[in-house]
Amino acid sequence: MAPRKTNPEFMTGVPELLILRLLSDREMYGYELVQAIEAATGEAIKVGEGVVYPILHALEEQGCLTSKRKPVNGRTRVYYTATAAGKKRLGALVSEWQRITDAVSGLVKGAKHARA
Amino acid sequence: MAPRKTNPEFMTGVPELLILRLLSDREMYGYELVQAIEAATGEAIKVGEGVVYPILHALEEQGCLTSKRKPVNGRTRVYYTATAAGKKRLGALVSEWQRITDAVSGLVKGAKHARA
DNA sequence: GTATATACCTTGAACTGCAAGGTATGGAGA
DNA sequence: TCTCCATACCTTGCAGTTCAAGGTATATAC
Repeated sequence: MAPRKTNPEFMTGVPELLILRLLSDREMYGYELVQAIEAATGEAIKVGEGVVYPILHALEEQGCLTSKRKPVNGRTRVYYTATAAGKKRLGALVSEWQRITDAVSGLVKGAKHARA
Repeated sequence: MAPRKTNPEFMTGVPELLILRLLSDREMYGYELVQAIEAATGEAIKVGEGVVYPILHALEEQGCLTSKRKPVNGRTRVYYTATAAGKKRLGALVSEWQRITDAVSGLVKGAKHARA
C-alpha cells in the first residue's frame, strides 16, 4: 500500500537524540555508533551510516561535539565526545521528547478527550 | 540558534496517528480536529490546518476515512469517520509508536547499554 | 460597514532520514 | 595469489513531512 517509505514514522530527531545520549557517556566513532544504536535498542532502531555521519559533522560544527583522530590497526578512527553544549542540547531534546510522548500516549490510551 | 525550524523534533507521523485516534471515537470535521488535538494534549501539541487537511484527504483516498457533508448555519462542514481499514491502520501505527518510544526511552533513561 | 470567528483549501520552503554508491585498508579463505 | 568480506570514512539525490502563509466565503458582533 505505502508506495515507498522514506522518513519512517516517528523517527524525526531520534537519531540525533540517541547519538548525543551515547556520546555523553563515552567517546565513540561513527561506525561504532551505527552498531551501538542497534544493540542498545535491541534491534528496534537501526540507522545507516548516511544518517550518522552528517549528524556528527553538524553537531561538531555547532560545538556540541569534539573529535579526535586515532589510528588503529592502520585504519583511522574519528572519536567524538559530547561537550557541555552537547549535554545541554541533549537535555533540551529529552524534555521535548517527554513532552511529545506524554501527550501522545495519553491520548492514545484514551482518557481525557471526548469531553464535549 | 536554530536558523529556522520546520519539521520540528519528533513530530513525523504524529498528526496522522492523533487524527486516526480521534476519528475512531466519533466523527469530526477538519477545523474541529485542529482544536481538539490542542485541547486533548493540554496544549502540548498544536497542528495547523495546513497539516490536517492534506492528511484527511490522503487518508480518505486510501480508504481509511469516509466523509459526509453537512450544512450547518449556512456553512458546510465535512465530517470524517474512521473505517475498518482506518482502525486497522491506527493499530499498526500504535504498535510502531510503542516500539520506537520504548526503545528510545529505555536508552535515554540509561540502562542496558554501555555493557562493554 | 468593518472586523472576527468559523470553515474549507492550496502552495512553497525547509528539514530529515534513507538507499546507494564511492574510497581505502586488513584479514580470511580458496 | 587472488578474491571476498568486514572495517571505516564519506557524499549525493530522492522522497516524504510539517509548517507558515495566503486565499475564498459566510455568519455574527460591534
